[in-house]
Amino acid sequence: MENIDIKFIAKKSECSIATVSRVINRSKPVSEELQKRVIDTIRKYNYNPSIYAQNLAGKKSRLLGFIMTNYINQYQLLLFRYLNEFACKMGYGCIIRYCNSGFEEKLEVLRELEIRGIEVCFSLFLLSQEEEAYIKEHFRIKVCHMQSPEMRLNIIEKNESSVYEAVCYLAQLGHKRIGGIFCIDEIDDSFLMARKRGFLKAISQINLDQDESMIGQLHGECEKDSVISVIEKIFVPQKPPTALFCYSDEVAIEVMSWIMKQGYRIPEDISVLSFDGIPFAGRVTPSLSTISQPVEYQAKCIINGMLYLQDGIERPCDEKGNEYLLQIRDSVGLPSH
Amino acid sequence: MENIDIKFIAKKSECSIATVSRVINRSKPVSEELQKRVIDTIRKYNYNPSIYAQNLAGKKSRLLGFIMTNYINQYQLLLFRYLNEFACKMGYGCIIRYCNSGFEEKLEVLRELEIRGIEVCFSLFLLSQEEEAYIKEHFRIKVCHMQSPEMRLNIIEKNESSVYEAVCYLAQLGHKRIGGIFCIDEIDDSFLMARKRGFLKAISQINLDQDESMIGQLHGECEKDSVISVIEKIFVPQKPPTALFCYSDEVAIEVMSWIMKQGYRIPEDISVLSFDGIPFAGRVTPSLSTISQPVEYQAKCIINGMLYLQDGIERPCDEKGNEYLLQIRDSVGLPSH
DNA sequence: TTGTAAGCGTTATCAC
DNA sequence: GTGATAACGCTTACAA
Repeated sequence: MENIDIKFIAKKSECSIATVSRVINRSKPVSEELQKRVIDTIRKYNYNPSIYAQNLAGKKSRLLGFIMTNYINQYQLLLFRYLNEFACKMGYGCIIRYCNSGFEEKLEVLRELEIRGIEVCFSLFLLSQEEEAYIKEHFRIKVCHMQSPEMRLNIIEKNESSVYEAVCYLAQLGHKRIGGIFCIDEIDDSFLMARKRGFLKAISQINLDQDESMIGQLHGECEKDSVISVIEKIFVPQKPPTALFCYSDEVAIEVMSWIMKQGYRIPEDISVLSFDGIPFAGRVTPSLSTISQPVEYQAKCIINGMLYLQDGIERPCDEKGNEYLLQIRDSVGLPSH
Repeated sequence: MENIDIKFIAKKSECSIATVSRVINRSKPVSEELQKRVIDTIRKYNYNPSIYAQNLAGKKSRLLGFIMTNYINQYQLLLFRYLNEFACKMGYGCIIRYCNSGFEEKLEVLRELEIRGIEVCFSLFLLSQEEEAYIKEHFRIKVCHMQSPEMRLNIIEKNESSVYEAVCYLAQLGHKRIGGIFCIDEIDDSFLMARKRGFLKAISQINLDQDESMIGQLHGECEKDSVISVIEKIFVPQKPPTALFCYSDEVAIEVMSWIMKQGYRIPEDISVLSFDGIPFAGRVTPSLSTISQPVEYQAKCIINGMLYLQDGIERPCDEKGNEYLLQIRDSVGLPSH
């Protein structure tokens, strides 16, 4: 069987390959009649231009890169699922690489993506200004992340305010001793920091117990052991908190497990509230209250942002979708005293 | 700055581009001295051959396709993570599409993958013989799945025997009334069926209560509502089972939630055992006992199988890694009566 | 062992 | 509006 390429289509349509190319790309006007003829043959023979040839001839790659953290996190997995979905919708394919937090390793991954002909890549790791500058200097590939301005996610502000409001909500229920578990990364102003800021702001504003020992800090990886050692410090038997905010659902589930093993009841003895809104949060016992992120919306913004980096065309998202919802479930109740 | 392509490297190495190509691909012997010279210049200028040009010139695509089910399932997510990792290691990129179970939709996805120049694709959906035949007839792209012989996963047999053994274990603990929740797909002999077969075999062999009403069946999607309606039928208050096997961790977690809401205690009133070994199983309360699948091993086999389909080279996996481990945790205990 | 040159399937720049 | 044709960066006969 003959190969169905642009030459074949041209022959069948009785025109030149240049014309076929023009029809495909709408790059130059073609008479209506001829255009119809070409489209019909393309349909008839189910022709698809070779993306490799297109690329060689100077077109962009239609491939987006993604750097995911090696630590398997529900929220990320979900986010990527949507990212992939939107990318497909826009006619793009996604190439993922998993990677540890070291900068060297990220550079290695970037190099691999660049080899694949990828022009724009999204990193789930935030990047410091120096890192971004280094990449800009040494790579052709453009890198962006959650906090890149092109994404228009307002993520820092949204994180801070939603946590602030959630803690206020707990206070309204009557909680006075509210603990918090946070995660710190090396970036100066990250959305993870913002969660803590929102928490602290609420604590200090509403005149709650400001007990330093009720605030725990994780660093990067959230191994079971480190989670437990943090939570142990918060739960001093003399005066445990009556409510606990946790920066992520995943960690919160771990924490709830520990709390219940110690014999405390949730929410009778202690309420737990966390952040992310992963599907599992609603399935564990007791079901976990959480601030759910607009994952789908975020994915859309990210893809639009990446495409902007790719072709310079702005595709604004409706800001209305960017809502962080406080979902109160069984893990939150009134304080018992 | 000059473009660093094969011509550039050839010039700097003082040889022809053919030689450079031969060094890159080890396709024909090149004298040691010249080879070294070429490799050095490649290193020096950090040259990477354009995969697009390579492809156009007849090489395979170095891209693998993956069809994932639209239903977000932990095990799948984990599996894909490893698939991606191994694919990368072998120098391949992965393109994923999510898809519903309809055949038409799968065909659509296959077409998209084919357009991207992908030659081999793995489907998380099983395919009936007719479907496979249809695809073979109408597509260039090769499709495989969990039960394809190239994968050498023995998955049906392994599923059956591991469930059989797990149920035997429950019986040894003294459980006489063991319920089961299964999932049925349209494929005649699927590994999901095998789980049920293993269960039934154990039940009938060890002379346990053979109460039909203690066996529930899900169909395809595992929405919360359908899970609950199945579990409700199993738990008739008169004589509930003392142990329950569930075909997947994800559903088991949902089921445990329901059971505890009804006021039963796990494992005192009822033991729960399931299948998959997702990370969350160990994190919920009570921690879920499960038959953990060798995900990493499976991913390796799958990639090797796909590469075999791609280039005909066999890359056998050590069969030893193919172990299904019964992990007993807090959700399983002795029957109380 | 090495070099020359003909493809691979497009796009884009010219002419007409 | 349309058709030649060079160019994209590589692989691979074929020739030397």
